[in-house]
Amino acid sequence: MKKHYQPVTTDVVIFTIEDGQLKVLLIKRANEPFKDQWALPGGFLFEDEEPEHAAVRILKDKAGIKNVYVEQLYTFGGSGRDPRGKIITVSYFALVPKEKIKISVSDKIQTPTFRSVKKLPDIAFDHNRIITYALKRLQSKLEYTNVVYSLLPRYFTFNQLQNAYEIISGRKLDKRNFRKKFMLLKLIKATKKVLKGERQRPAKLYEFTHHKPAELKKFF
Amino acid sequence: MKKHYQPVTTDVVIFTIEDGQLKVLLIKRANEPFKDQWALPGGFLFEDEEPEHAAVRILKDKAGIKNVYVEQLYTFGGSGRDPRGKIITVSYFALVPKEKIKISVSDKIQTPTFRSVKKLPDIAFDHNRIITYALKRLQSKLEYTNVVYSLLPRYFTFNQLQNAYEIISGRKLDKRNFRKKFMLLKLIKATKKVLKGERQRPAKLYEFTHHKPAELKKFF
DNA sequence: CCAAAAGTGTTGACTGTACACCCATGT
DNA sequence: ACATGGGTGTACAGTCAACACTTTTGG
Repeated sequence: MKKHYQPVTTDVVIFTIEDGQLKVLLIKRANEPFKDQWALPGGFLFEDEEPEHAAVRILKDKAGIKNVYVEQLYTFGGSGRDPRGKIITVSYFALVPKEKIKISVSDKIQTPTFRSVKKLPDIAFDHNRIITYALKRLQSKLEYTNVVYSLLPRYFTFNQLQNAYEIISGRKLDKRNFRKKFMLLKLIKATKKVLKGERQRPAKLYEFTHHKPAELKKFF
Repeated sequence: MKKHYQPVTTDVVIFTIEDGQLKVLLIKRANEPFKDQWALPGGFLFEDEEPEHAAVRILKDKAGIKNVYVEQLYTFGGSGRDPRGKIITVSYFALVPKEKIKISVSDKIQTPTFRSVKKLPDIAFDHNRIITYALKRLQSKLEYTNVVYSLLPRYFTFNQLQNAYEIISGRKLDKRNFRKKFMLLKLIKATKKVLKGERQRPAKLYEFTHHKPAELKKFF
C-alpha cells in the first residue's frame, strides 16, 4: 500500500428557479485551460480542505449565499476530463431560492450568471456531463424527499410549488390532484397571508413546517 | 485557485449472500493504524490511479473476482476518520454471487472473511458508517433497479430470488404476489432446467434475460 | 363586466395485498 | 405414506388519474 497524493478539485452545480425556468450558475473561466469559456464554479481544494467545505466556500464566493441545501453528487476520476492530466473531482449540487442569491458585482471577469438548463452554452471540461447528472439526481430527489423547500421562498403559493415540480420534472400536473396529494404529506401549512396585487383572486401563502431534509414514503 | 495534493484512499464494501445471510467482506489489518483489527479492504490510490480502478483492483486481489457489479458509494472527507490526518476516501460497493468468489488462501495475514452484516465485529476507522451507508443504498437500489441479478448465480429458483429480496430488505414477502410482480417485469425467463435432489418437488430454474444494470419504473 | 388565476369533489380504473390449497419429489 | 418446499387465483381495499365549474380580485 503505497501512499500517493492526488490533485483534487470540487465543482458545484447550483440550481435555482427563475422566470419559470430551472437555471444553473456558470462562470467565465479567467485562466487556462478553457480560458473565457463557461464552466461550473469550482477549483482545487486548499491544503487539508475537505471537499464539502470547498463546496460551501464556492457557494459563498460565487453566489453570496450560505445555509442552503448542499449534497454530494459524484466523484469523477480519470483522464480525458482535464487537459492537465488525471484529476479527481468531487462534485456537489446545491439548491437555492432565487431571493437569497447575491452575486458579487465586483466579479467582472468571471461574471457568474444563471443560465437555463434548457439552453446551455458550450461548457468547459466535462461539466456538461456533471450538469446532466445533477439534473437527473434533482429530478429523482423531488420524488421521494422534501428538497423542494430549498428552492422556494419562505412564503409561497400553491402554484409556485406546483410550478417547481413541473419545471424540474418536465411534465404538467393536475392542479387538484397535486394539492390533495401534497396536503396529505403535512409538509406545509397555510398562513394567514395572501399574495395580493395580481389582477386575479389573491392566492393563499403557505410555508414549510420543517426546513430540514427528510425522506418520504413515496411521492410523484 | 491554489493547487494542492491530497491523500486519497478507496474502500470497497463487497456484499454477497451466503447461508441465507447478507455478508460483507472484511480483512484483518496488517499495518498500523488499527493493526489486527477488522476493516474494509482498501488503501491508498496508486500514482495517477483512478478511484474506480483501485476498487476493481481490490476486488480482484481480495476476493479473486472480476466483472462484477461495482458502484461508487460516497466520498468521505475530513478529520476524525483516520488518525493519520485528513484523508479523502472514495468508497464503492460491489455485489458478487457467492459462487464466483475465490479468496486467496495464501493471504494468511489479512484472512479476508465474509461476515454477516447482522453481527459485525469491531471495525477500524469509520468503516461501520460506510457499511451502514452501503446497506441503505443496496436496499433502495433493490427497489428500483435490477441489481439483484448480480447477487445470484446464473440459474436460480424463484425462492432464491425472493430470499435475496427478503434478506436485504429485512421483511417477508408474499410468495404469490412476489412471483406475479416479478414476472411482469420480464427480467427473467424460465429455463428447461430444474433443481432436483432436494427432498421436495423440484424447482424450475430461471435466468436473467439481461446482465446489465437497468432502472425500472417501480418495484417493491 | 370582463379576464385571469384561485380554489374545490367525485368517479372509474388500476394496483397492491391478503389469503389456502394441491403438486411433485425424496425418504 | 408423509414431510417438504413448489406452484397457483381470487376478491377486497386503497391509491391514482381524469375531469369542470364557481370564486375573487384588478383593470
